[in-house]
Amino acid sequence: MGRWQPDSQRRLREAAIELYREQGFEQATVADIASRAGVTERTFFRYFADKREVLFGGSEALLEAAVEAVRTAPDSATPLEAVLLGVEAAGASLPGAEYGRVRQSVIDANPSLQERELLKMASLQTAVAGALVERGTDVALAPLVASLGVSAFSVAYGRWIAPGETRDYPAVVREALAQLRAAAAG
Amino acid sequence: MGRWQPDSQRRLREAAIELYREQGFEQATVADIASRAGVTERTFFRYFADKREVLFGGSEALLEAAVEAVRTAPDSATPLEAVLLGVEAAGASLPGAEYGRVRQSVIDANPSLQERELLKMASLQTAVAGALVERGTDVALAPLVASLGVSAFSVAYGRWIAPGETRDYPAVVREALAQLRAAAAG
DNA sequence: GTCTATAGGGCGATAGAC
DNA sequence: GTCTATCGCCCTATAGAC
Repeated sequence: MGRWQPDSQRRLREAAIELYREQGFEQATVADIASRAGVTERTFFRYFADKREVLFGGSEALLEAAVEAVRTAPDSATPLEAVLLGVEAAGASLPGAEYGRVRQSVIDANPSLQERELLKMASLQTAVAGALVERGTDVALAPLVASLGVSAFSVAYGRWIAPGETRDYPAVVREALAQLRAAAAG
Repeated sequence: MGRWQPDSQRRLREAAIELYREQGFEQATVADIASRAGVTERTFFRYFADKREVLFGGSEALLEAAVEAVRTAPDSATPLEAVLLGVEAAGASLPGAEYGRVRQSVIDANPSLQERELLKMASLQTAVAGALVERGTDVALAPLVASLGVSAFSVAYGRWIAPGETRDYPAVVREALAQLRAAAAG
């Protein structure tokens, strides 16, 4: 631990989302963020690879949770059932819906943040597909099943943080996957 | 249009992909590209919003082709059938598989290019969903059907440019969508 | 066409904690 | 003494402003 105030990383995260919301993502400079958090720009870049990444902390844990759930799904589960377990588990490492709304409003206002979010989703998809292959799913089939799971996850997340939604996340994601299956059926 | 302007654009595109391949995306500077194309940096940014965009020329036309095909699908077509027509039509504005392989190897080597590609896919998905809504598809269902179409498109594109693939693009995309439907069914 | 702010990286110095 | 977080000041390239 450092010699100045600990939790530099947390303070940087909080300062960043505040400034992105107040001024917009492009207007807020890294110098602003670092200054509000009481560190230098150089420290910002020690913790975050770039200005966008500061909004995506915890995505690695979410991915790991999903992969672990797919990997440990019962042998009797079909690939799609295993993926559903994965995206349900991912939901458990989501921050609260209230924070999610603020964060999402920032992301929705900026294409470069949308790009980063899409990359995270693509990483999740690749990881889930890999976990499916580990448990014996055909290598050509796995990416397709994973894409269904990630589509369901994205749709469900959007609905879950929508104002007025009262159900818990697993209920919303199960509904989304069921609708996706119905859509695929015709 | 003056005749040297589109020519500059083409030369910039060619210079960029060559340099990205030879040196890697990050190592190749805009100055290098402009110099090889015989123009100034300023001219590069006149034609392309940023360094990434130079690899995604034609994506707007592809999106328009897909939207138009969905929009003009027979009334008798189900939403999924309309989307299949859309992604088949999108295939017609794809450059050749040989160029696609080179381009994709550059993109696959750089996460920031993957981000841009994912954003283009997300734009396609949004546009296709909008076209579905226009022809009467339920607004909650449309994004789900569109996501199936775009997943099929992505998978199909990857297979179509793979070495050894001899089928034409529409055949590959129909196969991908059929497999996606089978995966969704369980 | 020129000018400039900002992102983001390299590297050594420094100030604590142990 | 070692270890490590942070600083400070170097730099270049992007991208937008003028």
